[in-house]
Amino acid sequence: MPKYWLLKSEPDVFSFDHLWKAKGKRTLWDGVRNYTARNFLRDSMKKGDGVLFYHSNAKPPGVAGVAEVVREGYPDPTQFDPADSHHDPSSKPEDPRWYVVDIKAKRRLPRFVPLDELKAASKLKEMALVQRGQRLSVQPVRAAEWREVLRMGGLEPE
DNA sequence: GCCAACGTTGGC
DNA sequence: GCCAACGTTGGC
Repeated sequence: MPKYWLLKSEPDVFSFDHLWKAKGKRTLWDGVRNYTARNFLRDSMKKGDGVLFYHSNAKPPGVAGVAEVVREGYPDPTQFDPADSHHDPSSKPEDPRWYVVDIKAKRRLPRFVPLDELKAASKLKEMALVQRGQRLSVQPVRAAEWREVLRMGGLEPE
């Protein structure tokens, strides 16, 4: 059973277009510094899982594209790099605190799906993203929610 | 730019 | 272990 996820990114920093144009359309999802999100990255996200690529802090915010997990959790290299803004001096290589997965862009959404439409969709009332105060940058997505977001974005569910 | 919500830190 | 202070997220 494939699972589904939503990853947030600020498009000014790294947008779905950046991923689309990256070498191999791939990147490592680095810089996550929240334990709940870390646990998903390290323990739960599996190769082949679907990813909704969400633009946060954007005008407007919303889902821009579809990606998939192509490499499962491994230590985030930025935590050990003193020159990186995500450096964590208290994390040791023999016991890494932070993890990444690799994702690959899969499909552009014919239609960007803005947050206000997600909030208005009756089938998405329970989606984590639209819950009050939800800030988690890595969120699980239910299969029915995945299908609905793709449909709203103009894609036939695979 | 504002600020509510949330997670983390650190004194006790 | 509590909880106030602080920093961050992210919509508006």
